[in-house]
Amino acid sequence: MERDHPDIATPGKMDQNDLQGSNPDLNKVNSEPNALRVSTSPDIAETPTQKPAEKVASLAGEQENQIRENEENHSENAQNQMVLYDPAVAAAGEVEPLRARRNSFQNYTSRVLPSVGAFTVQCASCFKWRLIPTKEKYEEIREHILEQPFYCETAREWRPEVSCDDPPDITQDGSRLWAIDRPNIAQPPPGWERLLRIRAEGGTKFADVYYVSPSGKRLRSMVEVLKHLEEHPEYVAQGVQTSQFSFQIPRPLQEDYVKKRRPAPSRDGPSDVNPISWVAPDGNTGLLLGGPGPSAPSDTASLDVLDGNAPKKPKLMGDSDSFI
DNA sequence: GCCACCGGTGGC
DNA sequence: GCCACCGGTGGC
Repeated sequence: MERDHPDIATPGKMDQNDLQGSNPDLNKVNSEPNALRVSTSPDIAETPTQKPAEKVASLAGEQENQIRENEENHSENAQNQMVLYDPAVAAAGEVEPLRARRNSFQNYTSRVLPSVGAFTVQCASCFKWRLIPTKEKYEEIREHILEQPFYCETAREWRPEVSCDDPPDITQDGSRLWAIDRPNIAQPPPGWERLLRIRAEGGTKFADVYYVSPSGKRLRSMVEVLKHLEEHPEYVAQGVQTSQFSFQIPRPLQEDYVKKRRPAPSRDGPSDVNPISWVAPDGNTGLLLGGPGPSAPSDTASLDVLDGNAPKKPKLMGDSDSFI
């Protein structure tokens, strides 16, 4: 079972560190039209992060600009975005040894992958993030996000009094891994479940989408869906169509969450990368761990990404379901 | 033996 | 560069 069914989200604690200060993506967040965001946070951390007022301010400024732009563009460019985040599961505290760099043999100890912990959508008007109580509701909103932008008022369905005057339910503060989800993905057929599995950091791919049929069959590509439908005409008879499936995965806001593919070897030049450079073991150079500090330039607010330790091992709850 | 997860690549 | 697809396999 894996179901990831979020109940309400409870944001975990936050960690802190933004990756580097600048997170170019932050801006994108507000500026990408209709992007949906997802975030997960693997780690644990505990220190609350408080962000410097500066950052906050800048963020606000950006939002204002965005709003302005948005108004200018009218709704043409609705900007609602959705996010999923994983409250960290934090439970335990320990972090584990991470996966070592790829070449080392080391046993990888348990790796728990991050999973989506909750879902949020950005109000098209005030740009505050509102948590969506269930995955199903999130999928419903996402399906029509372009034509039906999300507003704080929309959340009154489950939060009767909420409005743009209320503080955001969650902010991008570096404590979680955020990713941009795709808009307008069809809801899965009744009885089917669409699963998003976030991969460990440093791999070649950010996530995988799987569909689980009513009978429990896990399908990982459109080719498999087609084949499965051919083998089970009853689904087709029930109205299941291929247009109800989408294997599009969200994009992590943290660049670098996914390892880039190595450039082709150019043979001519000395391309060099230093042959000997050292890399800190796991990259953990000091970056992470965070501390409190913010150091970063303020401009971009930090959005963040996951925390620093994350790279290593994300801890999560059991895999499956943990949405919290 | 199964399967969740990962790597890798062909095709765009 | 991105992404759909799928082979391989570690870990159970």
